[in-house]
Amino acid sequence: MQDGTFPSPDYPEVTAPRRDAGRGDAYARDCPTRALLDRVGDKWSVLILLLLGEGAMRFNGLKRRIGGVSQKMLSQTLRALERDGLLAREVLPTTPVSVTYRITPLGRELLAALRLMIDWAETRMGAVVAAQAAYDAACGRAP
Amino acid sequence: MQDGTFPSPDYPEVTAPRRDAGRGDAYARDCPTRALLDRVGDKWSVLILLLLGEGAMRFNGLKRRIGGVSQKMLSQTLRALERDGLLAREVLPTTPVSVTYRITPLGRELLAALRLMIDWAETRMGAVVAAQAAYDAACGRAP
DNA sequence: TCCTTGTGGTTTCCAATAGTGACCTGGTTA
DNA sequence: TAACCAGGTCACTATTGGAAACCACAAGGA
Repeated sequence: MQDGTFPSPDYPEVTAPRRDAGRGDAYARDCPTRALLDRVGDKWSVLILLLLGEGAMRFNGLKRRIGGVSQKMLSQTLRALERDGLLAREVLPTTPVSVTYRITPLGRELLAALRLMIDWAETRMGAVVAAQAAYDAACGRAP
Repeated sequence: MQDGTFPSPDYPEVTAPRRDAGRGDAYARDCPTRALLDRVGDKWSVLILLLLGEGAMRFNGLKRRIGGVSQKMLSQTLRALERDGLLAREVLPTTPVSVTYRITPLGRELLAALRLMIDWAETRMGAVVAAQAAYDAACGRAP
């Protein structure tokens, strides 16, 4: 990595093991928020969690419901979410084989925490789009 | 939308323009949650919003506080957030030039919505890491 | 006058990864 | 024979992100 490329080291660099500040709004690499966003900030994870929040589903059912996901990304994301303990994979030894995915209590917790963000997105993304348009009109192209 | 299981494959494809189901948990490409995650799900946006939630800061101040961010990513992310109307850039014609970044009311709204997710991450990422370890121990390598 | 430091970035180059489509297995049902 | 299920593999492209160079300006020192 980059070792000591900071000219003024008299600052409390947040890369240090840990600051003592209470529950510490950690802005550094060891921040759990960073870890969560690395897992969940991809294109499909939240969508899958949201869908499984409604009820258990099978692989091709998910594939049909989610527009534009490839098999590779779906199976990859499902495996990652299963590894994280956010959803459970149940293999039923039926006729060929039935695989059911259902959300776990931990996943449901996360989904509840995400719901506020999702609600904000659904009500306020219009304001964001308006801000983008205003920005583009002001300094984006017009003088 | 609480019909539980989906046995029949004759389900409405969500890639279609729009479903009429109320506020519609949209799983498709036009979902505002997708748009929000595309903006905010990157490595630095949430961290910057979180930091600016404490108070206005300057470019190099942010750079020092956030461990491991490059100038390119910082300026790029700041510009994107400014374009989204989530933070404001103020240029003060002082000695060389002072640029201050501060969060906007819209950004503060989003930050409040994200806080629940951040809190979840800080309290429950341990459970996720434990689940990962259990998964790796079970089927990851051991037979 | 030149040299260095510092601020607030932009740009170029490059490696790593995320993501896609197409095609493959292998079994079952009709 | 064809289609469905549950994926896996390959080849390819697009995006992300880092390092470092560059730019314009100003202050301070020799």
